[in-house]
Amino acid sequence: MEITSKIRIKDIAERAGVSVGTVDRIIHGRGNVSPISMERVQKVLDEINYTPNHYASALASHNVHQFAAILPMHEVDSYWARVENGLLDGVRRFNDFKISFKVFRYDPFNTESFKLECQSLLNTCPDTVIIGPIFNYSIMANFTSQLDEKGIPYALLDSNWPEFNHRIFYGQDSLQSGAFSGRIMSLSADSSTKQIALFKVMGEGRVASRQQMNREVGFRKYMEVHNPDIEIVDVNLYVYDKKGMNDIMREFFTTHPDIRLALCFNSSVHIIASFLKEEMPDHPHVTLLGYDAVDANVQCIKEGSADFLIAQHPHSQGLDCFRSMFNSCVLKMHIARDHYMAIELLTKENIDFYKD
Amino acid sequence: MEITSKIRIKDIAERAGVSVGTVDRIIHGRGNVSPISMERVQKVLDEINYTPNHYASALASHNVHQFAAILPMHEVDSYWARVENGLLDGVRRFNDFKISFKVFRYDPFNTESFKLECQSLLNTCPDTVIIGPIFNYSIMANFTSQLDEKGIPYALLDSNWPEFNHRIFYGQDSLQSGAFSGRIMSLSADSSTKQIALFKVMGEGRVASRQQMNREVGFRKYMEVHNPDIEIVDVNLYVYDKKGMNDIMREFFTTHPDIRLALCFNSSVHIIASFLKEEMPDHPHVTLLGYDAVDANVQCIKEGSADFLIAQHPHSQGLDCFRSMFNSCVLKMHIARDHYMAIELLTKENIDFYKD
DNA sequence: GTTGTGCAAAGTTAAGGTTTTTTAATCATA
DNA sequence: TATGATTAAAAAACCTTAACTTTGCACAAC
Repeated sequence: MEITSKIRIKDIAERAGVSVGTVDRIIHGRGNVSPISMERVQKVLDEINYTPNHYASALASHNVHQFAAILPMHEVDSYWARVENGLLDGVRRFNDFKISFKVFRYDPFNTESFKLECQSLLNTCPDTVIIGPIFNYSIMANFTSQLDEKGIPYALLDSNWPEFNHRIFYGQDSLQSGAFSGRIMSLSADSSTKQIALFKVMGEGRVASRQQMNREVGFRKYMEVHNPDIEIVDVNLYVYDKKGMNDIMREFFTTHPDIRLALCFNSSVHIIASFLKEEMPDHPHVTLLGYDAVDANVQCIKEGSADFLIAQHPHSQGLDCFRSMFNSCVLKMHIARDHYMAIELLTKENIDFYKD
Repeated sequence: MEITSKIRIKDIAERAGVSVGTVDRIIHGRGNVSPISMERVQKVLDEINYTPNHYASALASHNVHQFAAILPMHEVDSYWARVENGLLDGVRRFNDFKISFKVFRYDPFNTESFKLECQSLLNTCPDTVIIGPIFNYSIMANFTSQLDEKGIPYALLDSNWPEFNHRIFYGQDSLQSGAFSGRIMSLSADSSTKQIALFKVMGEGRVASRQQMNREVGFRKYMEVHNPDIEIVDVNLYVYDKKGMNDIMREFFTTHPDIRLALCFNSSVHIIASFLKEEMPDHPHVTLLGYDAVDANVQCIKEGSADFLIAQHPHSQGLDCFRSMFNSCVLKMHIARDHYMAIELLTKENIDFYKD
């Protein structure tokens, strides 16, 4: 592929017999152009295939492009912490351009907090917004319609709401991801399998996210179709009471001695793995599947106390999302809208090659 | 993260009391600088944290940057065809910069052809080279040492040769990938499983690539450790004789009626799937695992005639590799060396979200 | 003692492709 | 004749590169 000597604004100006300024005004629809100039330039534009140099354009642009993100508050090493690091890496990567970035954090269990942070965000008049959504349609709709009104493009992370007018979505299909976990559990089952334990790990204000709920729906649907005879046994754990949590697990595994399969739809699988390893070392192996390659979980996979993780690549999600919004909003490139990330199974054999 | 008003060469020049030309000469080690200027500029550089604007730099750079790739010849929709498309997408993406790109193709079964194409490639005096390696150490070593001598940076795709001096590697760990296929096969096995069929699909000059061989090694090692009682039965198929191929399969499945698991380490799994579906429709289901999400294989997964694919993301490999080499060689950014791509399992449940 | 040559060192400036401000020209209105 | 509104050209800016130019100095030749 040889280099195609690119057509510049200057070339268009020469061919149309006007100045570069005029061409620029026409291309950007900035007005103050006579019909004659307009027509002459338009004719040249129709003849040739002009593609702007996005990088030179961004370089020459004088105003700083303000990015803002609103994300749920998060602990170290959590899913959203990794997303945020990905976003920050994106900011660093495009540091050569005039951009700024500010993160707003809301309490995911407090809709007022979300509204408040949205207001603060809007007050800074950002050019581009990245949203880690709250699980409440009308509040989200209210926020996105405000953005639409002001003409501020925004990206959705993690949860897709097809009815919104977002520029970009990055995330995983959680229904399908749940079905996939069903497949893996089914593979791990044998003819003697009667029950699968489904742990719901809650606490410190944790409620199931939209993602977690959808994973469960996808999982149950898969099991209904492919393994209708296997019973799914729910177990509720409350993390804020560690002793009570262990008691619940001990009682459960004692009263259900035949359980050999268990899963949970958030990143807490390491809690179950650690309990079995430390508190019931003589219990036969329970095949464990969980979500999110946080350090504690990765450790469990490596040592064999848990068997499967389904990974989400939160860091890539953040980085790629930022890159896409940068390409779309700053470089004004054309970017695809929906980006469903791979549903990736991690085991002892491939976890060393999981790089996020 | 607020925008940090960036330090420019001009600022350094002012603070050091020299001209921008001198600063540029020092930064790029172009010589013709007095010790006094050198010291003064160095002092400023030590004080402040200068990071060049890579994009402005590339924009101002006068010469076109020549990329060249040498790849095995390939058919439509094959692994290498997808890699090449990824590379071409990379070229298109950075079209705003002055780059050229030329692909050289060699016959992977003819070392002379490789040498010849290497010579042609070197004659074009490229600035950056991307290599789809031939499976022959000394010939590769000869080529890479020539590149080293000329100071031409190069990337390796697919196969890593740690002893070379490449700037970038993109590929999959094939030993580990083979072990992963062992894990999946083991999961699919049950207590009655005595044998697994390992199909080697050859023909039209096909010999096992380095990747395929390593997958088999990783697989056998895994099985030896975890399922030593399961026998691995080799079956050789020669693709250039379609009738003969079907005969071999029919004979094999007839003489081995208990086989319920089969795999193959290249992209030909669809051949086995189609045979079973069309020629032996009454045969009990054989769980099939193969490699590479080429269209024919994806089709088999969707219709259920094959069960597992291990994906390699060849398009991403090409695109990411090009991007990395661009960032490293044109923008002069610092880029990590080895990039092991995820070992990804595709099934009916998640294949819709496999985007490469 | 002047002029000339050679060379290292450093400054100046024109790109590179675009944006945007400033300036200038044209025309119409009062 | 000035004032104002359009329109368009010119120029500066973004940051870096690299070719080009100038300066200054040492040394030699006349």
